[in-house]
Amino acid sequence: MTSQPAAALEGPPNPRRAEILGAAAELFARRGYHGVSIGDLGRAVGLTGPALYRHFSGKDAVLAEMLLDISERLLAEGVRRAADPDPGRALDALLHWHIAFALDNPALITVHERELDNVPEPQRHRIRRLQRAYVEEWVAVLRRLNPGLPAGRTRAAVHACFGLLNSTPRSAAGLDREAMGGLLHTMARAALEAVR
Amino acid sequence: MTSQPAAALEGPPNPRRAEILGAAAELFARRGYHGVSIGDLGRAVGLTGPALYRHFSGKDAVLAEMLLDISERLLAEGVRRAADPDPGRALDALLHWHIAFALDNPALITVHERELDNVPEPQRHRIRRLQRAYVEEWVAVLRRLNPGLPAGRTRAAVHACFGLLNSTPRSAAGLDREAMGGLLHTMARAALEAVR
DNA sequence: TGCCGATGTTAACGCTCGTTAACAACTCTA
DNA sequence: TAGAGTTGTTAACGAGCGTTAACATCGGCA
Repeated sequence: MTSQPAAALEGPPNPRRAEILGAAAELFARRGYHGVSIGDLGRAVGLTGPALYRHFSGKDAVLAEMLLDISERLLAEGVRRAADPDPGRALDALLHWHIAFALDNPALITVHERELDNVPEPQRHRIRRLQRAYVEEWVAVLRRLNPGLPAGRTRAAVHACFGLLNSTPRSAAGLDREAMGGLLHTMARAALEAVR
Repeated sequence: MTSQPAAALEGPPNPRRAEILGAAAELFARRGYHGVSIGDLGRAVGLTGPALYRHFSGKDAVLAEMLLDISERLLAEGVRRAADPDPGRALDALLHWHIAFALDNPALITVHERELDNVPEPQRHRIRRLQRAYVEEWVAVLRRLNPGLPAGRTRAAVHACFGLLNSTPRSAAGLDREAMGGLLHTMARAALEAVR
Protein backbone atom coordinates (compact mmCIF):
# COMPACT_ATOMS: atom_id res chain seq x y z
CA MET A 1 0.00 0.00 0.00
CA THR A 2 1.15 3.56 -0.44
CA SER A 3 0.87 6.02 2.43
CA GLN A 4 -2.26 6.41 4.53
CA PRO A 5 -3.13 10.10 4.70
CA ALA A 6 -5.87 9.61 7.28
CA ALA A 7 -6.54 11.89 10.23
CA ALA A 8 -4.00 12.60 12.93
CA LEU A 9 -3.75 9.04 14.16
CA GLU A 10 -0.60 9.54 16.20
CA GLY A 11 2.01 7.71 14.26
CA PRO A 12 5.55 8.93 14.66
CA PRO A 13 5.30 12.72 14.41
CA ASN A 14 5.90 13.10 10.68
CA PRO A 15 7.99 16.25 10.23
CA ARG A 16 6.83 16.77 6.65
CA ARG A 17 3.20 16.94 7.74
CA ALA A 18 4.08 19.48 10.41
CA GLU A 19 6.04 21.51 7.91
CA ILE A 20 3.13 21.57 5.50
CA LEU A 21 0.68 22.48 8.24
CA GLY A 22 2.88 25.36 9.33
CA ALA A 23 3.26 26.76 5.84
CA ALA A 24 -0.44 26.29 5.16
CA ALA A 25 -1.32 28.26 8.28
CA GLU A 26 0.69 31.24 7.11
CA LEU A 27 -0.75 31.12 3.60
CA PHE A 28 -4.35 30.54 4.66
CA ALA A 29 -4.08 33.38 7.15
CA ARG A 30 -2.66 35.79 4.61
CA ARG A 31 -4.69 34.98 1.53
CA GLY A 32 -7.62 32.92 2.74
CA TYR A 33 -8.31 29.24 2.06
CA HIS A 34 -9.63 29.80 -1.46
CA GLY A 35 -6.77 32.15 -2.25
CA VAL A 36 -4.15 29.43 -1.79
CA SER A 37 -3.62 26.66 -4.33
CA ILE A 38 -2.14 23.22 -3.85
CA GLY A 39 0.78 24.41 -5.93
CA ASP A 40 1.34 27.32 -3.54
CA LEU A 41 1.27 24.94 -0.61
CA GLY A 42 3.78 22.56 -2.12
CA ARG A 43 6.08 25.35 -3.23
CA ALA A 44 6.10 26.80 0.29
CA VAL A 45 7.84 23.65 1.54
CA GLY A 46 10.02 23.07 -1.53
CA LEU A 47 7.81 20.51 -3.27
CA THR A 48 5.49 20.37 -6.24
CA GLY A 49 1.74 20.44 -5.72
CA PRO A 50 0.87 16.76 -6.15
CA ALA A 51 3.49 15.72 -3.58
CA LEU A 52 1.05 16.98 -1.00
CA TYR A 53 -1.18 13.98 -1.59
CA ARG A 54 1.47 11.75 -0.07
CA HIS A 55 0.71 13.38 3.28
CA PHE A 56 -2.88 14.58 3.14
CA SER A 57 -5.96 13.28 1.37
CA GLY A 58 -6.64 16.72 -0.10
CA LYS A 59 -6.57 20.44 0.43
CA ASP A 60 -9.53 20.44 2.79
CA ALA A 61 -7.92 17.74 4.91
CA VAL A 62 -5.02 20.10 5.59
CA LEU A 63 -7.41 22.75 6.83
CA ALA A 64 -9.43 20.25 8.85
CA GLU A 65 -6.42 18.83 10.66
CA MET A 66 -5.13 22.31 11.34
CA LEU A 67 -8.37 23.54 12.88
CA LEU A 68 -8.92 20.34 14.81
CA ASP A 69 -5.48 20.60 16.34
CA ILE A 70 -5.92 24.25 17.30
CA SER A 71 -9.34 23.66 18.84
CA GLU A 72 -8.10 20.72 20.86
CA ARG A 73 -5.08 22.57 22.17
CA LEU A 74 -7.10 25.66 23.10
CA LEU A 75 -9.75 23.64 24.87
CA ALA A 76 -7.45 21.24 26.71
CA GLU A 77 -5.40 23.99 28.29
CA GLY A 78 -8.51 26.15 28.74
CA VAL A 79 -10.16 23.44 30.83
CA ARG A 80 -7.03 23.15 32.94
CA ARG A 81 -6.83 26.87 33.62
CA ALA A 82 -10.54 27.33 34.24
CA ALA A 83 -10.35 24.75 37.00
CA ASP A 84 -8.80 27.17 39.48
CA PRO A 85 -11.30 27.45 42.35
CA ASP A 86 -10.75 31.21 42.52
CA PRO A 87 -12.66 32.57 39.50
CA GLY A 88 -10.57 35.73 39.40
CA ARG A 89 -7.37 33.74 39.15
CA ALA A 90 -8.99 31.39 36.65
CA LEU A 91 -9.90 34.32 34.42
CA ASP A 92 -6.37 35.68 34.55
CA ALA A 93 -5.01 32.25 33.73
CA LEU A 94 -7.37 31.97 30.75
CA LEU A 95 -6.34 35.40 29.55
CA HIS A 96 -2.67 34.53 29.84
CA TRP A 97 -3.18 31.33 27.92
CA HIS A 98 -5.20 32.79 25.08
CA ILE A 99 -2.93 35.82 24.73
CA ALA A 100 0.21 33.68 24.68
CA PHE A 101 -1.33 31.45 22.04
CA ALA A 102 -2.39 34.38 19.90
CA LEU A 103 0.98 36.10 20.17
CA ASP A 104 2.89 32.91 19.40
CA ASN A 105 0.59 31.68 16.62
CA PRO A 106 -1.02 34.67 14.93
CA ALA A 107 -1.62 32.77 11.70
CA LEU A 108 -3.32 29.88 13.48
CA ILE A 109 -5.60 32.20 15.41
CA THR A 110 -6.62 33.95 12.21
CA VAL A 111 -7.41 30.73 10.37
CA HIS A 112 -9.23 29.35 13.38
CA GLU A 113 -11.40 32.44 13.45
CA ARG A 114 -12.24 32.60 9.74
CA GLU A 115 -12.07 29.32 7.90
CA LEU A 116 -14.31 26.87 9.73
CA ASP A 117 -16.89 27.03 6.96
CA ASN A 118 -14.42 25.52 4.51
CA VAL A 119 -13.92 22.36 6.54
CA PRO A 120 -15.88 19.39 5.11
CA GLU A 121 -18.81 18.25 7.12
CA PRO A 122 -17.84 15.23 9.19
CA GLN A 123 -15.09 17.16 10.95
CA ARG A 124 -16.65 20.60 10.96
CA HIS A 125 -19.11 19.55 13.63
CA ARG A 126 -16.36 18.22 15.84
CA ILE A 127 -14.36 21.42 15.54
CA ARG A 128 -17.39 23.54 16.22
CA ARG A 129 -18.15 21.52 19.33
CA LEU A 130 -14.63 22.06 20.59
CA GLN A 131 -14.80 25.78 19.88
CA ARG A 132 -18.11 26.05 21.69
CA ALA A 133 -16.78 24.10 24.65
CA TYR A 134 -13.84 26.49 24.85
CA VAL A 135 -16.20 29.46 24.91
CA GLU A 136 -18.25 27.78 27.62
CA GLU A 137 -15.18 27.46 29.84
CA TRP A 138 -14.85 31.23 29.72
CA VAL A 139 -18.57 31.73 30.24
CA ALA A 140 -18.55 29.49 33.31
CA VAL A 141 -15.62 31.34 34.87
CA LEU A 142 -17.23 34.70 34.25
CA ARG A 143 -20.49 33.60 35.78
CA ARG A 144 -18.70 32.27 38.84
CA LEU A 145 -17.04 35.65 39.10
CA ASN A 146 -20.32 37.47 38.58
CA PRO A 147 -23.35 35.35 39.48
CA GLY A 148 -26.60 36.52 38.03
CA LEU A 149 -25.05 37.47 34.70
CA PRO A 150 -27.34 36.13 31.95
CA ALA A 151 -25.79 33.38 29.85
CA GLY A 152 -26.52 35.05 26.52
CA ARG A 153 -24.98 38.32 27.58
CA THR A 154 -21.96 36.52 28.97
CA ARG A 155 -21.41 34.59 25.76
CA ALA A 156 -21.62 37.78 23.73
CA ALA A 157 -19.07 39.36 26.04
CA VAL A 158 -16.71 36.41 25.62
CA HIS A 159 -16.97 36.62 21.84
CA ALA A 160 -16.23 40.34 21.99
CA CYS A 161 -13.26 39.61 24.23
CA PHE A 162 -11.93 37.09 21.70
CA GLY A 163 -12.31 39.72 19.01
CA LEU A 164 -10.12 42.00 21.06
CA LEU A 165 -7.48 39.35 21.82
CA ASN A 166 -7.42 37.96 18.29
CA SER A 167 -6.82 41.38 16.80
CA THR A 168 -3.12 40.82 17.50
CA PRO A 169 -2.24 39.44 14.05
CA ARG A 170 -3.89 42.42 12.35
CA SER A 171 -2.26 45.13 14.43
CA ALA A 172 1.14 43.61 15.30
CA ALA A 173 2.29 47.16 15.93
CA GLY A 174 5.79 48.16 16.94
CA LEU A 175 5.17 46.92 20.48
CA ASP A 176 7.26 43.99 21.64
CA ARG A 177 5.69 40.78 22.80
CA GLU A 178 5.67 41.63 26.49
CA ALA A 179 4.17 45.08 26.05
CA MET A 180 1.54 43.79 23.64
CA GLY A 181 0.61 40.91 25.92
CA GLY A 182 0.28 43.21 28.90
CA LEU A 183 -1.84 45.67 26.95
CA LEU A 184 -4.21 42.97 25.73
CA HIS A 185 -4.51 41.51 29.22
CA THR A 186 -5.29 44.87 30.76
CA MET A 187 -7.87 45.81 28.15
CA ALA A 188 -9.60 42.44 28.08
CA ARG A 189 -9.78 42.18 31.85
CA ALA A 190 -11.24 45.67 32.11
CA ALA A 191 -13.73 44.97 29.33
CA LEU A 192 -14.97 41.78 30.97
CA GLU A 193 -15.17 43.34 34.44
CA ALA A 194 -17.33 46.11 33.06
CA VAL A 195 -20.03 43.64 32.05
CA ARG A 196 -22.86 43.64 34.60
CA MET B 1 -20.40 53.56 -26.78
CA THR B 2 -21.54 50.94 -24.32
CA SER B 3 -21.64 51.70 -20.61
CA GLN B 4 -18.70 53.18 -18.70
CA PRO B 5 -18.06 51.07 -15.65
CA ALA B 6 -15.46 53.40 -14.22
CA ALA B 7 -15.12 54.34 -10.57
CA ALA B 8 -17.90 55.91 -8.53
CA LEU B 9 -18.08 59.09 -10.55
CA GLU B 10 -21.37 60.30 -9.13
CA GLY B 11 -23.80 59.80 -11.91
CA PRO B 12 -27.43 59.29 -10.98
CA PRO B 13 -27.35 56.70 -8.17
CA ASN B 14 -27.70 53.53 -10.26
CA PRO B 15 -29.90 51.14 -8.27
CA ARG B 16 -28.49 48.05 -9.99
CA ARG B 17 -24.98 48.92 -8.89
CA ALA B 18 -26.15 49.36 -5.31
CA GLU B 19 -28.00 46.06 -5.45
CA ILE B 20 -24.91 44.25 -6.69
CA LEU B 21 -22.72 45.90 -4.07
CA GLY B 22 -25.12 44.85 -1.34
CA ALA B 23 -25.28 41.24 -2.46
CA ALA B 24 -21.51 41.16 -2.95
CA ALA B 25 -20.96 42.38 0.60
CA GLU B 26 -23.00 39.51 2.00
CA LEU B 27 -21.28 36.92 -0.16
CA PHE B 28 -17.75 38.25 0.35
CA ALA B 29 -18.33 38.37 4.10
CA ARG B 30 -19.64 34.82 4.26
CA ARG B 31 -17.31 33.02 1.86
CA GLY B 32 -14.41 35.39 1.26
CA TYR B 33 -13.53 37.20 -1.95
CA HIS B 34 -11.96 34.17 -3.62
CA GLY B 35 -14.84 31.96 -2.54
CA VAL B 36 -17.38 33.93 -4.56
CA SER B 37 -17.60 33.69 -8.34
CA ILE B 38 -18.96 36.18 -10.83
CA GLY B 39 -21.76 33.70 -11.44
CA ASP B 40 -22.63 33.69 -7.73
CA LEU B 41 -22.65 37.46 -7.74
CA GLY B 42 -24.97 37.73 -10.72
CA ARG B 43 -27.30 35.01 -9.45
CA ALA B 44 -27.65 36.82 -6.13
CA VAL B 45 -29.35 39.71 -7.92
CA GLY B 46 -31.26 37.62 -10.47
CA LEU B 47 -28.85 37.97 -13.38
CA THR B 48 -26.30 35.84 -15.15
CA GLY B 49 -22.61 36.30 -14.47
CA PRO B 50 -21.53 38.31 -17.50
CA ALA B 51 -24.30 40.88 -16.92
CA LEU B 52 -22.12 42.18 -14.13
CA TYR B 53 -19.74 43.69 -16.66
CA ARG B 54 -22.43 46.20 -17.65
CA HIS B 55 -21.98 47.78 -14.22
CA PHE B 56 -18.44 47.04 -13.10
CA SER B 57 -15.19 46.62 -14.98
CA GLY B 58 -14.52 43.33 -13.16
CA LYS B 59 -14.79 41.40 -9.95
CA ASP B 60 -12.02 43.34 -8.23
CA ALA B 61 -13.70 46.63 -9.11
CA VAL B 62 -16.74 45.56 -7.10
CA LEU B 63 -14.57 44.95 -4.06
CA ALA B 64 -12.61 48.16 -4.57
CA GLU B 65 -15.70 50.34 -4.79
CA MET B 66 -17.19 48.63 -1.76
CA LEU B 67 -14.13 49.18 0.42
CA LEU B 68 -13.61 52.72 -0.81
CA ASP B 69 -17.19 53.59 0.06
CA ILE B 70 -16.97 52.07 3.53
CA SER B 71 -13.67 53.74 4.32
CA GLU B 72 -14.94 57.12 3.21
CA ARG B 73 -18.13 56.85 5.22
CA LEU B 74 -16.34 55.70 8.35
CA LEU B 75 -13.75 58.45 8.13
CA ALA B 76 -16.11 61.31 7.23
CA GLU B 77 -18.37 60.71 10.18
CA GLY B 78 -15.41 59.82 12.39
CA VAL B 79 -13.83 63.21 11.74
CA ARG B 80 -17.12 64.89 12.58
CA ARG B 81 -17.52 63.08 15.88
CA ALA B 82 -13.89 63.39 16.94
CA ALA B 83 -14.21 67.17 16.65
CA ASP B 84 -16.05 67.50 19.96
CA PRO B 85 -13.82 69.65 22.19
CA ASP B 86 -14.53 67.38 25.15
CA PRO B 87 -12.44 64.26 24.48
CA GLY B 88 -14.64 62.09 26.69
CA ARG B 89 -17.71 63.04 24.70
CA ALA B 90 -15.79 62.65 21.46
CA LEU B 91 -14.82 59.11 22.42
CA ASP B 92 -18.41 58.20 23.25
CA ALA B 93 -19.54 59.68 19.96
CA LEU B 94 -16.95 57.66 18.07
CA LEU B 95 -18.01 54.52 19.89
CA HIS B 96 -21.66 55.16 19.10
CA TRP B 97 -20.86 55.71 15.45
CA HIS B 98 -18.67 52.67 14.97
CA ILE B 99 -21.02 50.40 16.90
CA ALA B 100 -24.05 51.57 14.97
CA PHE B 101 -22.22 51.02 11.69
CA ALA B 102 -21.09 47.54 12.71
CA LEU B 103 -24.54 46.52 13.92
CA ASP B 104 -26.25 47.87 10.81
CA ASN B 105 -23.69 46.59 8.32
CA PRO B 106 -22.07 43.45 9.71
CA ALA B 107 -21.14 42.18 6.26
CA LEU B 108 -19.47 45.45 5.28
CA ILE B 109 -17.45 45.56 8.48
CA THR B 110 -16.24 42.02 7.91
CA VAL B 111 -15.18 42.66 4.33
CA HIS B 112 -13.57 45.94 5.30
CA GLU B 113 -11.52 44.11 7.92
CA ARG B 114 -10.40 41.17 5.79
CA GLU B 115 -10.26 41.81 2.08
CA LEU B 116 -8.09 44.86 1.52
CA ASP B 117 -5.30 42.71 0.11
CA ASN B 118 -7.50 41.67 -2.79
CA VAL B 119 -8.03 45.23 -4.01
CA PRO B 120 -5.85 46.07 -7.04
CA GLU B 121 -3.05 48.47 -6.40
CA PRO B 122 -4.08 51.91 -7.54
CA GLN B 123 -7.03 51.95 -5.19
CA ARG B 124 -5.61 49.88 -2.37
CA HIS B 125 -3.34 52.70 -1.32
CA ARG B 126 -6.22 55.13 -1.20
CA ILE B 127 -8.31 52.81 0.94
CA ARG B 128 -5.43 52.12 3.25
CA ARG B 129 -4.84 55.84 3.71
CA LEU B 130 -8.49 56.34 4.62
CA GLN B 131 -8.40 53.44 7.06
CA ARG B 132 -5.28 54.81 8.69
CA ALA B 133 -6.76 58.28 8.93
CA TYR B 134 -9.80 56.81 10.67
CA VAL B 135 -7.58 55.07 13.21
CA GLU B 136 -5.70 58.31 13.77
CA GLU B 137 -8.93 60.10 14.66
CA TRP B 138 -9.39 57.62 17.46
CA VAL B 139 -5.75 57.85 18.50
CA ALA B 140 -5.93 61.63 18.69
CA VAL B 141 -9.05 61.57 20.86
CA LEU B 142 -7.53 59.01 23.21
CA ARG B 143 -4.37 61.05 23.60
CA ARG B 144 -6.35 64.17 24.33
CA LEU B 145 -8.16 62.15 26.98
CA ASN B 146 -4.94 60.72 28.32
CA PRO B 147 -1.91 62.91 27.53
CA GLY B 148 1.41 61.16 27.76
CA LEU B 149 0.11 57.93 26.28
CA PRO B 150 2.68 56.76 23.71
CA ALA B 151 1.40 56.80 20.13
CA GLY B 152 2.34 53.19 19.38
CA ARG B 153 0.60 51.89 22.46
CA THR B 154 -2.46 53.97 21.68
CA ARG B 155 -2.66 52.69 18.13
CA ALA B 156 -2.40 49.11 19.32
CA ALA B 157 -5.21 49.79 21.80
CA VAL B 158 -7.40 51.24 19.06
CA HIS B 159 -6.85 48.20 16.87
CA ALA B 160 -7.73 45.94 19.77
CA CYS B 161 -10.85 48.00 20.37
CA PHE B 162 -11.86 47.60 16.73
CA GLY B 163 -11.37 43.87 17.09
CA LEU B 164 -13.81 43.94 19.97
CA LEU B 165 -16.39 46.08 18.19
CA ASN B 166 -16.11 44.24 14.89
CA SER B 167 -16.74 40.90 16.53
CA THR B 168 -20.45 41.66 16.23
CA PRO B 169 -20.98 39.82 12.96
CA ARG B 170 -19.35 36.69 14.35
CA SER B 171 -21.25 36.55 17.61
CA ALA B 172 -24.63 38.05 16.67
CA ALA B 173 -25.96 36.23 19.71
CA GLY B 174 -29.57 36.23 20.84
CA LEU B 175 -29.18 39.78 22.13
CA ASP B 176 -31.24 42.45 20.43
CA ARG B 177 -29.64 45.44 18.79
CA GLU B 178 -29.96 47.77 21.76
CA ALA B 179 -28.58 45.29 24.27
CA MET B 180 -25.71 44.34 21.99
CA GLY B 181 -24.86 47.96 21.27
CA GLY B 182 -24.86 48.81 24.96
CA LEU B 183 -22.69 45.83 25.82
CA LEU B 184 -20.12 46.69 23.17
CA HIS B 185 -20.05 50.33 24.24
CA THR B 186 -19.54 49.40 27.89
CA MET B 187 -16.80 46.90 27.19
CA ALA B 188 -14.94 49.06 24.67
CA ARG B 189 -15.05 52.13 26.85
CA ALA B 190 -13.75 50.18 29.84
CA ALA B 191 -11.02 48.57 27.76
CA LEU B 192 -9.81 51.92 26.44
CA GLU B 193 -9.94 53.61 29.82
CA ALA B 194 -7.78 50.87 31.29
CA VAL B 195 -4.92 51.78 28.96
CA ARG B 196 -2.32 53.82 30.79
C1' DT C 1 21.43 -8.81 -4.14
C1' DG C 2 16.91 -7.94 -5.13
C1' DC C 3 12.69 -6.28 -3.82
C1' DC C 4 9.33 -3.09 -1.63
C1' DG C 5 7.42 0.76 0.54
C1' DA C 6 7.93 5.65 0.99
C1' DT C 7 8.25 9.88 -1.24
C1' DG C 8 9.06 12.46 -4.89
C1' DT C 9 8.36 13.83 -10.07
C1' DT C 10 5.82 15.08 -14.70
C1' DA C 11 1.72 14.57 -17.55
C1' DA C 12 -2.90 14.65 -18.01
C1' DC C 13 -8.03 14.74 -16.54
C1' DG C 14 -12.30 17.34 -16.05
C1' DC C 15 -14.06 21.37 -14.12
C1' DT C 16 -14.66 26.14 -12.93
C1' DC C 17 -13.02 30.62 -13.17
C1' DG C 18 -12.94 35.66 -15.00
C1' DT C 19 -13.59 37.70 -19.13
C1' DT C 20 -14.96 38.81 -23.97
C1' DA C 21 -17.77 38.43 -28.19
C1' DA C 22 -21.91 38.36 -30.59
C1' DC C 23 -26.45 39.09 -30.49
C1' DA C 24 -31.43 40.36 -28.75
C1' DA C 25 -34.86 43.18 -26.57
C1' DC C 26 -36.47 47.54 -24.81
C1' DT C 27 -36.71 52.57 -24.23
C1' DC C 28 -36.04 56.71 -25.37
C1' DT C 29 -35.99 60.51 -28.78
C1' DA C 30 -35.05 63.00 -33.48
C1' DT D 1 -40.63 55.41 -37.53
C1' DA D 2 -35.83 54.85 -37.72
C1' DG D 3 -31.86 54.77 -35.03
C1' DA D 4 -29.04 54.75 -30.99
C1' DG D 5 -27.99 53.63 -26.28
C1' DT D 6 -28.76 50.60 -22.38
C1' DT D 7 -28.99 46.29 -20.37
C1' DG D 8 -29.62 41.83 -20.64
C1' DT D 9 -28.66 36.96 -22.84
C1' DT D 10 -25.87 32.63 -24.54
C1' DA D 11 -21.56 30.86 -26.39
C1' DA D 12 -16.87 30.58 -26.27
C1' DC D 13 -11.88 31.68 -24.82
C1' DG D 14 -7.69 30.65 -22.18
C1' DA D 15 -5.99 30.00 -17.70
C1' DG D 16 -5.77 27.79 -13.41
C1' DC D 17 -7.81 24.73 -10.17
C1' DG D 18 -7.85 20.06 -7.32
C1' DT D 19 -6.92 15.62 -8.24
C1' DT D 20 -5.25 11.18 -10.28
C1' DA D 21 -2.13 8.26 -13.00
C1' DA D 22 2.18 6.68 -14.32
C1' DC D 23 6.71 6.57 -13.49
C1' DA D 24 11.50 7.52 -11.00
C1' DT D 25 14.49 7.35 -7.07
C1' DC D 26 16.21 5.85 -2.90
C1' DG D 27 16.88 3.54 1.69
C1' DG D 28 16.17 -0.63 4.53
C1' DC D 29 15.87 -5.31 4.92
C1' DA D 30 14.84 -10.64 3.61
